[in-house]
Amino acid sequence: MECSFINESSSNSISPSPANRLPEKRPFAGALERMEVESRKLPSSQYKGVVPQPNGRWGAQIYEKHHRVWLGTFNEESDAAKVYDVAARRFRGHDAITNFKPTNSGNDLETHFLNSHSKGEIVDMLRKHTYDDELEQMKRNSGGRKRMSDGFSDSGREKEREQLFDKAVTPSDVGKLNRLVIPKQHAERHFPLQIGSGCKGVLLNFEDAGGKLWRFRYSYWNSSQSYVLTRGWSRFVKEKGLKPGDVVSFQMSTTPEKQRYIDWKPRKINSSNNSRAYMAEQPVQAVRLFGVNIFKARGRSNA
DNA sequence: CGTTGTGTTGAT
DNA sequence: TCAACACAACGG
Repeated sequence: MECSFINESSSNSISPSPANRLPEKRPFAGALERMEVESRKLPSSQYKGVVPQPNGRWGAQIYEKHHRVWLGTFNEESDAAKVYDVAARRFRGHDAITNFKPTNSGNDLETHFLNSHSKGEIVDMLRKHTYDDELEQMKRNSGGRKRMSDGFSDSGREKEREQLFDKAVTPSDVGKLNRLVIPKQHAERHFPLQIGSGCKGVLLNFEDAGGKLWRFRYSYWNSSQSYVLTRGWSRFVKEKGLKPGDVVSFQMSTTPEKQRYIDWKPRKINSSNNSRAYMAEQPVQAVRLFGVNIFKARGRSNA
């Protein structure tokens, strides 16, 4: 069958989405058309940085440089607006234009909290709706200790390994389904698969940090339109004791053999593994005082 | 499957 | 920079 790897093909064109608008307006019968369009139109928000969602909920977003940073979805329009405000202060300073409070003095605890975390960490909290909790917790420990980058983005040695991508595993990824969804973007870039014609997938070998070899079935599920690792995955989950939020990391050797590697890291405390531009930057200085890295200890059965 | 949040365009 | 719009990709 044709279910073999595409040999590191070069042209992985991103989705060709023309995104065309309505056809064209005929001279007359335009009234009905306009009514239809009007009826399916989403209500715009009165708040800055807040956009409606098709299901009646509200999204929050902020722009930096030329890129949108998504801040999550919320049931209440005002909640989304508050979240935007937090992001605005972190991204643009305490004088940023916001939806609600004009801004505080600038020396309060929340400002300190904001400046003690990277943009990526703040965005993560906002998206997960944990910002208020984290802020309160920080206030309780008035010491303001923080778990910083905790060496997550792999300060590291890629002697002959090239980092391909990370994924924070979902509950489903570590559940009973025996499958790991590979985000399509990464799957098609790094693990191209010959699709169509009833492809049952291929076997992929990975070497873990301990040198142990793992073999997973890799295929495309038409039902969910997802690339997945299936057979063999559950054993990896079990042996490593993977929990939701833990991050699996994929590498590949730069040598011609193209050996693949798989590794994992514990769930990140604050920030995500996302590595966008706004993620890269570190919190503003000032809290050099708390240079304490805290690693969460969690019972883990490992071999 | 229902929902997210990304791709994209066009305004300001 | 910003929101409107459409919908592919995602999680469960």
